[in-house]
Amino acid sequence: MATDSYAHLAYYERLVLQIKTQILQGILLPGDKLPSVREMAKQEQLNPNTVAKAYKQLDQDGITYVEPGRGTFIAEPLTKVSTTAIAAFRPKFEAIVVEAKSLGISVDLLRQWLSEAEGKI
Amino acid sequence: MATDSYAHLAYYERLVLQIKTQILQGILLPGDKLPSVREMAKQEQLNPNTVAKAYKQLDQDGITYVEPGRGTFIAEPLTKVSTTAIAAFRPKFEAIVVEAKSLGISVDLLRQWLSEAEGKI
DNA sequence: ATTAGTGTACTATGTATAATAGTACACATC
DNA sequence: GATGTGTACTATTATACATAGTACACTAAT
Repeated sequence: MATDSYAHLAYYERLVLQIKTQILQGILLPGDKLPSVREMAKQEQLNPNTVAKAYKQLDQDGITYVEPGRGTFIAEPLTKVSTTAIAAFRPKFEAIVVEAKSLGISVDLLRQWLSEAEGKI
Repeated sequence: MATDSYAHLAYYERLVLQIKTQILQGILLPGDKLPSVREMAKQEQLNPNTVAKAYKQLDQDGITYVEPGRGTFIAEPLTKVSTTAIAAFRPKFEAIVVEAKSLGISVDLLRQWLSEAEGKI
């Protein structure tokens, strides 16, 4: 796996995050083919079932699409945002902010991180 | 438990977050005594062991302190921020940003949420 | 001294999830 | 037909969560 900064995540979640990041960074483009489940398993030193779980979630999230017998490909970016997805996501974000503040991290520093992240993705 | 917006968290983690939030909001002040493990368990409809786990984490995080035989009390706010804590926290924050962008949520909206959260805590 | 109320530690059980291993199948391509 | 796809199973191991119950050292009040 790429980094060990995400030890708090399960293997399949790290892989999902890694692929989502590469899409946002333009490394992976719509139509690009992902390595097969078995190939990715070799690359990332994971069990094929673990990779399959990651691919399944990417497919369910609309990040990728599957052409049966051919492989998994990067989908076009989402155009309209799901309001229910936003509503479900916001509490997660607010919880992170509370965690940060409890650690003594200022909101201004979070704003700075946000801008820096914006440059990367 | 207060809200069900945090279904993604374990019971003990929700309780930790709830107490941290109340501290940030000034509802709980340094020196205030938390309900006993058994009392809190009744209030929140939890097993005393689950509450004890939450109290243990709060103590380890320096959020509270224990006076043996007397109870658990809110500690003074952290003055100096642990650099290691920041280093460990940042990947979490960046992962959340990636998740948001993948859902189609703009960084500007995250900035807005940040400012709104700043008003609450 | 006794009693009651603290946090804490321990064992145990049931449930759920994560990650592994192995097998099998329908599909598309060559 | 052979190969490479994703997918669906079963099974095992390990870990985490939440529960239940018991016990102990400590403090405070009676």
